[in-house]
Amino acid sequence: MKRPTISEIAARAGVSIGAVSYALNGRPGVSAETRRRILRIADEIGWRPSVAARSLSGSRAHSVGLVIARPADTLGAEPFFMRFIAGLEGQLSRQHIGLLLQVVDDHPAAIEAMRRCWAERRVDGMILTDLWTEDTRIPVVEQLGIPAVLVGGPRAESRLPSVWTDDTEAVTAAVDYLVALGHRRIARVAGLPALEHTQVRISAFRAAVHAHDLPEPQVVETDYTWEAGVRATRTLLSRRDRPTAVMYDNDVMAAAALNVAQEMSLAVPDDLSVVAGDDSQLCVLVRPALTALARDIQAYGVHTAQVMMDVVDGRSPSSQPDQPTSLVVRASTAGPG
Amino acid sequence: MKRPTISEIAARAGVSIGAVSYALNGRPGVSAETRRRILRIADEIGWRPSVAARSLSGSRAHSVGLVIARPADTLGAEPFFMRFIAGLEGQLSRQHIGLLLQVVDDHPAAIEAMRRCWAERRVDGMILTDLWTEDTRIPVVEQLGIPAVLVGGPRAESRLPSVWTDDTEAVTAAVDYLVALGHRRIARVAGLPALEHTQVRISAFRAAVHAHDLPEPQVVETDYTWEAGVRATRTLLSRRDRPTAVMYDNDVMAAAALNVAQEMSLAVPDDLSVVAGDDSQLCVLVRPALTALARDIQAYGVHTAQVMMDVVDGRSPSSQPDQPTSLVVRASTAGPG
DNA sequence: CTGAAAGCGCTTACAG
DNA sequence: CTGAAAGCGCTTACAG
Repeated sequence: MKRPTISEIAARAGVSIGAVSYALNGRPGVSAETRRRILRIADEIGWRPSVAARSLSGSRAHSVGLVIARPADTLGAEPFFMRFIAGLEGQLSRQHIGLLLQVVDDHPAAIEAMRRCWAERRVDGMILTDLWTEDTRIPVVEQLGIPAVLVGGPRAESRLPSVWTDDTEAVTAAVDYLVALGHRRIARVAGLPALEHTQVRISAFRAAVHAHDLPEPQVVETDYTWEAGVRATRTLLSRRDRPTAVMYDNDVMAAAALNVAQEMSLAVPDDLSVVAGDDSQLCVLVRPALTALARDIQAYGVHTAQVMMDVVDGRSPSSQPDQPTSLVVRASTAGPG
Repeated sequence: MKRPTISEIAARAGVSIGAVSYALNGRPGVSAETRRRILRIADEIGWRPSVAARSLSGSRAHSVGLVIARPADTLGAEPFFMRFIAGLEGQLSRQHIGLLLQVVDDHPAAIEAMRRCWAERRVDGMILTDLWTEDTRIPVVEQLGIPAVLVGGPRAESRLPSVWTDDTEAVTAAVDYLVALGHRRIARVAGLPALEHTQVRISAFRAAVHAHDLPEPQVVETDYTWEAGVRATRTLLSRRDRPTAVMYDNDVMAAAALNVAQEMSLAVPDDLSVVAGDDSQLCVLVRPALTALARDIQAYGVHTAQVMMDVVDGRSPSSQPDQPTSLVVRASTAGPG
């Protein structure tokens, strides 16, 4: 199947290829009549400009990159990425920007992937997710001059624009809600300590607890897995002054908590209130259904795409918060027995 | 940040750009000494060939496309895609092939996306997933001459190579297992009727049941959602001759069945055995843990990437089965009370 | 308003 | 073994 080129249109329309280019790009220099004719022919033969040719002359790749740095086996359990990608890609494709996706194991591999991708001119910019408190990718991106958007942040050490969720507000609201129910011993099962948002949420959690004049709370750091959730919950619930409410940094660990509570003959929510850090199908599918912090992840992807396009187009967008997170109250929370 | 080009290498090495190209591509025409020098310089300045330039002269895009046609909100719940993509992309990147990902709502949109992508020469081939019994994408891909791999299949009406899972074998093994436990009334809660594999699995299920001289089984078609699982299970369990075992086409519906059984005061597995059609974290996280059909989805992605590369390189691979599915027995199945 | 031409960064026959 | 040149399909100043 021969894919048509601009010369074929030029030949059919009886004009130069320059004229065709002007017509197709909506630039002045062709009469309205000629332009119409050219557009009609292009449409008829199903012509689309070769991105390679456009990239070469226009020095724009018309694609952006997303390098996900996670062990592949943990990716499936995490509904975040597919939703985020759905929003991101949907918005990018509206501007005819492609999304080049890469999946690697860790940050060194991510750096290598970005470096290569950029050197090959495959992308006009990169999107960085899962930011670490100390993130080796950021200085590399800055040094290479790669236009980029940080998903999470903003960060003191970098001027890269970011799109972030206000975790402080979300965690504070959740603590306030639990305190209003009457809880005084609230613990937190946090996510990966290396992740920036884990630390932000822990700080917010501690601050919120202190603001209510409650004693220093227990905080356990984990790797988000079911097993970690089980272990952390067992530890917390075995203490003499066991918490009456626990906030988990994701949905899987909160679900694990339900099983542990059952094992230990603690009723949820009467003996133990459980709050999940992500809302997902899992939250409504376990019993009792989990109270959770919910946000529109697809919209987060759309928002990120918009900022990415602003960056690529040189509009130097500022860092901006995404929509606020809301607390969805279900059956796993109540006042302490 | 100026990205270096081949001319810079040529200048530094004091040779023509042609010589540089030959050296870098491992073709004859340069002395070993010169080649080494050129390679060293390229490496030092971090040079990588511009894909745009390579595409334009070599008529290869060095990328393949995956257009996922699903409503975005159902994507997150489905661990399949991220795992499949992780395997697919990992293997492609080993050959320096990019993965262009698109997410659309339905087949007309998928066709439009593929048509555009191909006309713009963004990709050398496309990967088609979630095949329908009547799939409008396939004739379009064939007519446009797009190199493609079908994930699922193979199909009588198309000569496109496919990589598929032997669902017949998997479903038959599961039925045999349930029959061996002593079940005689086995029902099936199937997935989306439009999907080819739904029909393949239903046929295999009926055939396996008949092979054991059991009465015609109940089969309910669904859309894979929790709600559909609840409804189907209620319907099946309300019958006078209710089944003692039900096979579900995914994990979410099987989990839903556990809740319905509890509502109806039926014990799992004593009164009802439940088999999940996909293995996932969810299966081990509900109580009782679900017996499930399991396969290595990441490996499926790797396999698909290999076939895709064979297609792109003109090696005309044949359709080939992926690894067999295995039955992972957990706590949700037992002999009928 | 239109055409001819250079150039983007490569690859690849074709002379030497 | 090496160099000069054409060409891939576009965009974009630059003349007319």
